[in-house]
Amino acid sequence: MCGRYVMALRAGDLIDALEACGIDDVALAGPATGVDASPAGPEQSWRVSWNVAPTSTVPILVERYEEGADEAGTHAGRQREIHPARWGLLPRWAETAAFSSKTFNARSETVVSKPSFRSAVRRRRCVVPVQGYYEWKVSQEPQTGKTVRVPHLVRDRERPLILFAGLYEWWKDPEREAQGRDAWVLSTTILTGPSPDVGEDGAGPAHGDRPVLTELAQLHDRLPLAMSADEAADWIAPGERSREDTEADVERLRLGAVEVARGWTLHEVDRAVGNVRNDSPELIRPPDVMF
DNA sequence: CCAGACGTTGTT
DNA sequence: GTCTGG
DNA sequence: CCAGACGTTGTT
DNA sequence: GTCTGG
Repeated sequence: MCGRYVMALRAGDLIDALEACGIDDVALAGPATGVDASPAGPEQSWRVSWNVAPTSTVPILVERYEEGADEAGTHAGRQREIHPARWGLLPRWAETAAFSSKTFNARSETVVSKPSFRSAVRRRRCVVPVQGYYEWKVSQEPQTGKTVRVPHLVRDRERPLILFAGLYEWWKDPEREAQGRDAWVLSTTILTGPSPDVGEDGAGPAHGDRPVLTELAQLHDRLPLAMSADEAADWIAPGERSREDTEADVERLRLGAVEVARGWTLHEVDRAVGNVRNDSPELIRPPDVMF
């Protein structure tokens, strides 16, 4: 799954990194119109961070068509934009922003039917770009039987970013509305799936898998769903999909995510990452003392 | 019918 | 908004 | 996701 | 044990 990650790039560098990953034509959010990308709150942006936690503001990549553009065939009116969004999806009917602490991940197996996600998954898909994500490996101390959680960083071996499959939603904050402020909040979530099946003891490649899939499976039983640039372009293409098409899209996503994960690498990091108040480049390095 | 939840992960 | 539980 | 709090009254 | 804050 994914409940903590790294996004220490400012807008300009993020756009460059996306381009290096094969995602072109990205702009910062401009004045927006229309149902699916309405009032872009210009006030808030994301904070550079090596320790991004749920409910904080993160950059997401969305795509929409300019008003009046030809939606069939041509890319003329296509707008790919980076918007700041609250991490944790807020359905239209959420009563408070606190709801988002429960929806920072969406299970791909049920996302099409769950009330919180089913609307967004059919027509509000996005990319959540990360430089790497943290996962706490749970194990038992053989002596005491105590449970220990050791944080690891997962990143791509070749590319500067991992492109997570996400959803977004606009939510009108009653509190802000009462204060007469801009009340629209953009929110987002990251899809998850089962970790790759690499066999019982995880010792060897069960069916030709490279070791990293085995490592990932041992790290955790869930995997955040990542995409290649091509898959990402398809995923965020605007327009409403039928429920059946959506099911197929998500299934395809789950299969592709395992292939993308073959390109990852992971290593242990310092326990300091557990406390969200710690935020520095040191967090992504292996621990100082490793024996 | 109304009331209440709407989520994920991990742990037991 | 819409489904589930009672 | 993990870490840390988990409470009230009254005073400054 | 469970919720809140970050």
